[in-house]
Amino acid sequence: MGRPPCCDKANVKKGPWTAEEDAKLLAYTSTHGTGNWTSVPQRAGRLKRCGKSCRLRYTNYLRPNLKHENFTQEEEELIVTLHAMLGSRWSLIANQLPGRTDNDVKNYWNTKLSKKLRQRGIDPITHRPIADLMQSIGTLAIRPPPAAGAAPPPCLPVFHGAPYFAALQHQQQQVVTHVDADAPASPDSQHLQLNWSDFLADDAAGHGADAPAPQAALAQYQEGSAPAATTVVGGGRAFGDVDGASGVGAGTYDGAGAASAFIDAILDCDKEMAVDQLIAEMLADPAYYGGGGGSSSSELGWGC
DNA sequence: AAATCGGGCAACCGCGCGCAG
DNA sequence: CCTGCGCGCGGTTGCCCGATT
Repeated sequence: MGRPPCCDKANVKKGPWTAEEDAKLLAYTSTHGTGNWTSVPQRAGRLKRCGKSCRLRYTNYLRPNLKHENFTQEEEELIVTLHAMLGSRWSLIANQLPGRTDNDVKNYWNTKLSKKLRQRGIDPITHRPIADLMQSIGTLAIRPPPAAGAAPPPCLPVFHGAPYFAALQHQQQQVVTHVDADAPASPDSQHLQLNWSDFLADDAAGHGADAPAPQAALAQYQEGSAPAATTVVGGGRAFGDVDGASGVGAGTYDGAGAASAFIDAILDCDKEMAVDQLIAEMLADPAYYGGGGGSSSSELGWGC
């Protein structure tokens, strides 16, 4: 029943690839192309690697036309913008960056960009100003705010002058609107109101009682150690952790339902249309992204 | 000069989906 | 129709190397 196993898992090598292994894999793929990774290890000179490992090595390192130099300012800005719109859908983001792999983008985000955003007072998960976020948490939490004499939250950069959040909300809304408008009509489409605010409101109403106290959340932020799935109450997972199942704390976050419902709705539409094309259109359209003239990111508080 | 720490990155792990058998 | 693998993806881990003490 079913297919034979892809490889003898007890007899495969793990760890870093050697130059010899790279050469074998590269020689094979250059003459035979990719596809049927299961048979690649045997055909490519008896590589003692799992086909899955071969595919990973090829796509992330050996594939032609890969860029190995540092990310440019333009690429950084594009990643931030796309992450705000798509969340951690690294493969989709990487598709918009020629020569970059999803692993590249993911690593760069985790090691550089998320820290950069946090330093600038922007929550890397929601792309909202952290100060604004703290206010939302205080509103959503069932416990009362700190007493008058209590220590105030730390002073964080405020982006009152920069329409960062407003622009972001606009972008998110445009993604939703585009997807909704372009997708074929379905029986569900009439009650499918893809507005994040609605999900947030629903989330707050339905799950606010389960929310941690704002002080605790703030402490987690200050430590920078908050698990993604439990970091932010309500809108905290606006565009992160898509399916909830992959989150480390999926079981601890009751509000995941609203976020997942929102994301799932987008994912359903993704299947029915060319998302790459949509993203390209949006990025090229000044109405969404400032026309790529380089000023948009500054306006969003990124390049300042 | 040696030990420790922290950042960056390559690779692995585990999951969901689609499909072959 | 059912089982289980291939593939693609996102999350996580562990190693390497430079910076700091």
